[in-house]
Amino acid sequence: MMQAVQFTSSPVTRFHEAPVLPLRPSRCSGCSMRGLCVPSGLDDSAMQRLDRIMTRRRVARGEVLFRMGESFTNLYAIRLGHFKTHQVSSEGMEQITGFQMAGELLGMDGIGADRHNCFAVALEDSEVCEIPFDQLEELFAEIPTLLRHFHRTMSQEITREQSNMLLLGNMHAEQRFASFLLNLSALYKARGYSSTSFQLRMSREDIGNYLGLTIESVSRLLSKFKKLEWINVDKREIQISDLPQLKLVAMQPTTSH
Amino acid sequence: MMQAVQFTSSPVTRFHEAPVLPLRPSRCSGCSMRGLCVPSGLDDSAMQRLDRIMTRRRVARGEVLFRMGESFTNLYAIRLGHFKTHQVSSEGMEQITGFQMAGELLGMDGIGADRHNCFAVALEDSEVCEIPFDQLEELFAEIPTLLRHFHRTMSQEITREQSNMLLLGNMHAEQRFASFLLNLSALYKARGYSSTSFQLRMSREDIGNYLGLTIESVSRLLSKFKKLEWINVDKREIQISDLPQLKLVAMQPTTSH
DNA sequence: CGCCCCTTTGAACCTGATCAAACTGGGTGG
DNA sequence: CCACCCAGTTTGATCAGGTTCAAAGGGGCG
Repeated sequence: MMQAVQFTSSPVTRFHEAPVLPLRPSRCSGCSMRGLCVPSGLDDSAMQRLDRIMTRRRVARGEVLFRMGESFTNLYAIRLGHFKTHQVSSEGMEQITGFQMAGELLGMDGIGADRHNCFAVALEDSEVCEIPFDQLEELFAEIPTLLRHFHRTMSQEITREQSNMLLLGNMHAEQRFASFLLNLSALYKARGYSSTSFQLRMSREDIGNYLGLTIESVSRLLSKFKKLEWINVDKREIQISDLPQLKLVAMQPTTSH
Repeated sequence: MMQAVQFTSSPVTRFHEAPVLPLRPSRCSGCSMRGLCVPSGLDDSAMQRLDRIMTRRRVARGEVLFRMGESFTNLYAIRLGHFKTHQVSSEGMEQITGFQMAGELLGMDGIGADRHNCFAVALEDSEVCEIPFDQLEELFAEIPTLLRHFHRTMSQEITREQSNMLLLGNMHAEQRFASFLLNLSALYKARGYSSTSFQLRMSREDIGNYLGLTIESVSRLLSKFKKLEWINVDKREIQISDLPQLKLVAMQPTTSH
């Protein structure tokens, strides 16, 4: 019931317990998320060169990793923990553009204008590898597979956002929420965690904002899905009890626009 | 009143008038959109190498440039004309993820999975430069500025889509539509066309789908904006008469979720 | 214990969807 | 040349999903 939950609370990684050690260098070779941020077939020498340019860094819950408007210098690979990214429009409208977990790359939106285009905030105590982008570019010339992998990653980011547009533009509240849960489920599964039992790292408000719904709607959906016994929720703890049913709901074609 | 409209109907480019000539090679040097798909400071030799791998290709109105699911081999730079890209979910929900015009790059979504992830359809008779991606990758190694530019382009694509998420997740119909018009306005301005008078290349249905609205809502908004004398519309011809007012409407903070 | 934040639940309201019908302009065939 | 058709669009009337406003219910922490 709790297997996927311990993510941040294993003794080694709790911030107030961890001894303050020099964290540099990062050592991809020892990272469980290697293979996600870095191509899988990377040889030792390449891995070492990569290690050399990265700095490991802790980010406390609620801390801002980078801000919209800030000049862009680094990419960040999440080693541990969860983040959210959000945009703020000139008039203060806010939109969460994504939730990211270990193995994902943050900051790619900043390349286009040498300036970050969103905020990245840690949803829990986390660890990232800070990668100076100019140094990464030099490595690209030396390690073609690394470049390839980077292109794939950026492209996947585009694809992911396009899917979100579909979700926001076409789906009803129920479908959006079911999709959201299924999405999380798949991500945890891909990382070796339970696909049916995990913790929501984000508040109801974050979920609502992300899905284009109010916090009240999210709450009602949680209650409804629970009453129908598709899921079980307690605070941020969630179990999916009827995955096939959720899939049905998510796919349910709208009478549509 | 018609300055921006002639886009496709100059004698040289009308399909049924143009003599069937060998179109290869593309010759970036003679392309007015050079500087958008390609970095501005590119020397002649680099430009030639680029020319050598590209094929110019015509795409008739309504023709599909690539399909979702199709294997990915080429990127496409739009030389002339307009396109739309759309996703179709497994259950047939459709979402237009973008409209693209001359100087923009199509197909970047395909890199991540070696498979196109959306459809690209010409909104009018158009011309593209077909760029085999594997050959482009080889050029990246030789022309670092080209690689840089490519990264910027992908990043901007990410940024654009994040903005669309904000639009779909946070804005009301009026704001969405005003933003849409302002967006087009800026794009035409950046290309040297009138920012206040242009042609909508897409149907009302396309606009509605893109903005997450029904066709009826789009039509009502057009009528409303016209009555308020913010714009003037006739069929697909549109003039913006009160740009500042549109900006106000687009920025109007919602009481918000 | 009591405060505060987050969440849940209820009731009324409103924006935009849905359903329906009329209108437009362009193309076709008689 | 006109009647007709058809797709795209506009406009009107009704409906409903999700928001808004309001209040109550936890749960964690000082």
